[in-house]
Amino acid sequence: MRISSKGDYGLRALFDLAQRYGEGPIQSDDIATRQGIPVNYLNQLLITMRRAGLIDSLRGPQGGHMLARAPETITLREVLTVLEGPLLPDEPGRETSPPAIPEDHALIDELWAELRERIERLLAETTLDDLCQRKRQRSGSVMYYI
Amino acid sequence: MRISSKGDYGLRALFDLAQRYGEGPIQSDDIATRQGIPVNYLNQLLITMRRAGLIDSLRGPQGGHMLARAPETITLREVLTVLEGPLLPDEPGRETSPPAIPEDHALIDELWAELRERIERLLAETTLDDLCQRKRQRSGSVMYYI
DNA sequence: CGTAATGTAGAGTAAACTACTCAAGAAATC
DNA sequence: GATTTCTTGAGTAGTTTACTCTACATTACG
Repeated sequence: MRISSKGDYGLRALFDLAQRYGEGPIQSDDIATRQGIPVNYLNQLLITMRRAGLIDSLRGPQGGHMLARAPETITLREVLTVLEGPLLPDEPGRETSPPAIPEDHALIDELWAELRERIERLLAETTLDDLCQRKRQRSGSVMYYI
Repeated sequence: MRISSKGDYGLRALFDLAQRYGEGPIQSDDIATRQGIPVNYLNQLLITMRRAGLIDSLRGPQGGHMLARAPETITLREVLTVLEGPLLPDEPGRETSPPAIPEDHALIDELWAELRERIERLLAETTLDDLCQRKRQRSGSVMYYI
């Protein structure tokens, strides 16, 4: 139960794109340099995110990547689900030995389902735009002291 | 970001022990059979949980395992932390290429930390005793219809 | 039209982790 | 001292992680 580099790097890349939303395509090289991500690996993640409909990509000179939707419509939940998969595989399928007390089995299964829903609801509360606002607020309060 | 068999099996085993809290040592064979867990694997997990102070174990005939503390003092947070490790390694240490925009890096780092705390708080809300009560309520409401 | 700049697709890989099994040993009870 | 139970550590096949690399497709520009 941990966030892997996919979720970490992927979110950092989307955050980079969110800050430049509306400025046209951003190249993966630039994202990689700014955010400190291995560019080859990032390219893979970008493809995954494009296929999932999070970003649009354009080839050729002046090509690059951009958010497919406005930053306030992209939640952490969607990002992490795309990159990390669900908290538990939908139907676990751990059927090695038969469960002798099916009611206990069902109760724990339901607990996992409930937990997944609660965590996903929590993740859905934060959007890419929230992250941008946080950064703005932060740099803003620093400004006062310069 | 998923619950592995360690967390799943481990919780099922502890739930089994919680339902028999105060009845003395319970053998791993019995737990394994009741909950449908491969016994060799379960033995490993039980050792991990004993070393973490979740259970006490006794060898010899009539030996077995028992919760080290009352079920209402053992939370999902503790169980999953012991068995699955933290949501993110404490200091990620992904320092492959240097982060060109350190403020972005810090912001995402803090987001992960905040998220971890929020999820752990959520997990801390449920104890083993809560699971036992749920089961009791459930079988109770079934009783009315028999 | 050609060439350079970009993303795309898929293969490859070392290391770690998962989900187990197994055998030898230690401790407690009878 | 035999048996029951947990303990320790090794082993292993398969999957995932965290990448790299090569070849290819597409587009823009001159």
